[in-house]
Amino acid sequence: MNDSGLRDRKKQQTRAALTEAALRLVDERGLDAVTVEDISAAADVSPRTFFNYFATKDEALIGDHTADDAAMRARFLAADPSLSVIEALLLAAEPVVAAIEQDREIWRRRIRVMTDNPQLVAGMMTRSARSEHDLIVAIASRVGVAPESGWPLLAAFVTGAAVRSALLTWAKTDSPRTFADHVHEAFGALAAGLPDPSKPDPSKDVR
Amino acid sequence: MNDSGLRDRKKQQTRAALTEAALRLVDERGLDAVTVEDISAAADVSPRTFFNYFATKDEALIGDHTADDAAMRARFLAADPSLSVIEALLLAAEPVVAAIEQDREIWRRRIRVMTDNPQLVAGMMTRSARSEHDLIVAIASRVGVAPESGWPLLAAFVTGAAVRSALLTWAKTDSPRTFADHVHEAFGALAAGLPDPSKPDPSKDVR
DNA sequence: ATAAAAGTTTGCAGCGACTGCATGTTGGTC
DNA sequence: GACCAACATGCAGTCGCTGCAAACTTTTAT
Repeated sequence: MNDSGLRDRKKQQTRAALTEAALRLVDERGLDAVTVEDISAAADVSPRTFFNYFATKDEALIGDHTADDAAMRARFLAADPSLSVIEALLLAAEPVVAAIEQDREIWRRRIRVMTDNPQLVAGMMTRSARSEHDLIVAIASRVGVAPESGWPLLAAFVTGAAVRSALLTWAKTDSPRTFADHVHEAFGALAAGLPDPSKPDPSKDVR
Repeated sequence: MNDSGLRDRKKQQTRAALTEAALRLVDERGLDAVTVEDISAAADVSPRTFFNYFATKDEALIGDHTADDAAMRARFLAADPSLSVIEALLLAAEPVVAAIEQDREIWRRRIRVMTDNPQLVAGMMTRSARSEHDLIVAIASRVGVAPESGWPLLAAFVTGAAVRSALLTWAKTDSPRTFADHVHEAFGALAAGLPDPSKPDPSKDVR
């Protein structure tokens, strides 16, 4: 897929230029005040070309994470059977978390843009709807219940919510705490049954 | 607001006719194969009028639940301080759950439409983004932590995920179990730390 | 080196969602 | 019955997005 010929390098550059222009312009002016034409002009391609790279305007801002989803599901399925489902999901998510951690500044901007324009959050979830279904099937088979029984759906939704919550909190803070740290804290709180934080409990980590 | 004069009754009728037509047509043909013009024609109003009632095509399918959100937040704030946050959230959600339970057939169709067209699920969450923020502030003040600390966000996301999960599971099953039952089960699993369901544990209810 | 093949960019025409504005209708009020 | 406010409608226009075909560029085969 990445044969790094001239042709392929140009495509990567164009894609990156479009994403960068889209994020910058929307961050500056707001989603509605930026047209696809604006973004294309800033990246020096025709508006029609924009849609050769992204199916929607939103996609240029959000990115495509289906590959991450598939890899995560594979790791989940390969996880040690002695782990609980939550532990296995946390383990499976770790490389994705690490990858995001590397791009902190991009993600900070992306998340600023997303919180300013909530429909983007929604768009991101829509795009991962198919992968989510596959994950639910995987969870169901791991614990040996029917996919429609409700439990796999609950587990997928809830852990997804925990990751999103950690992502938002991490992206907005100025503290040097890592994203992985936030994710572990969230999963720890989940595994502990989401106790009220009134009395701080040092043993909050799932591992 | 509901003065039930002739004028107001007509408005309610038009709104109901548009919603019904939208759900039915989209259920039959799929979201992309139904235009606003189709829906308007089926409800016997002009396309322009459609947009006097709904800001987007999606909204006609999803409905407006901001009033529910506000009422739920009010009940949460009024809940007995001895309850944990999850218990208080469950309590606050109960009337909404009961209301949905009354409209089972509409909700089954709505959810069928939503699962066939995932962008609608996303749209529903987008529309409640503002209320969600208010809820986070309420949660933060109840447990006495800063709204940005992460915990209130986690609690709001996770309980939202539990409700959505229960809603989907209930809408798709043919068993006579009530929606409230599904919600209680989901909250019970949450409070128990989402244990693997391998070994059934009879004490799963939060109450 | 050159021509054919394959992949990419672009313009164009067109649909459908959605909005602002101006105008016509209808229900409520005195 | 006359007046006002609310509501419905038509119209013109913007923008997101798509299919199609022509022009162009890189790769491949000769």
